[in-house]
Amino acid sequence: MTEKDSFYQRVYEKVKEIPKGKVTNYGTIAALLGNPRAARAVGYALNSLKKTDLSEIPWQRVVNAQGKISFKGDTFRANLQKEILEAEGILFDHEESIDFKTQGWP
DNA sequence: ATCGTGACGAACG
DNA sequence: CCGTTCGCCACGA
Repeated sequence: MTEKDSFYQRVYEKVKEIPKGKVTNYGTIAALLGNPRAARAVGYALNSLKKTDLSEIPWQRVVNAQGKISFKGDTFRANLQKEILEAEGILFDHEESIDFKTQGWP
């Protein structure tokens, strides 16, 4: 394929497959791509996403293994993500974490 | 090719 | 229980 088969591309496609009302974590995405240890690379891919087509990818449905938002310095985006997830029907518990048992994907 | 970095994860003390 | 450390992978310079 002459197209960019970058790991990023696969991550983006995978994230797009996440249905509305569900969420997943970086480790799961990496595992679906065949690299269960590449969770960091997945996060890196989404980070790079902010400088590409951020609006066409449901990056907000991807959180860490704790079911929470782990941003590093962009609290603005973290807050935005929570708002979007709530708007999509995601429920947060009293700790603002998501229950993967009921809302996790796949 | 080597070094440093990063929206992670799991283990350890 | 919490904070810290190590390991993992991919990308940019």
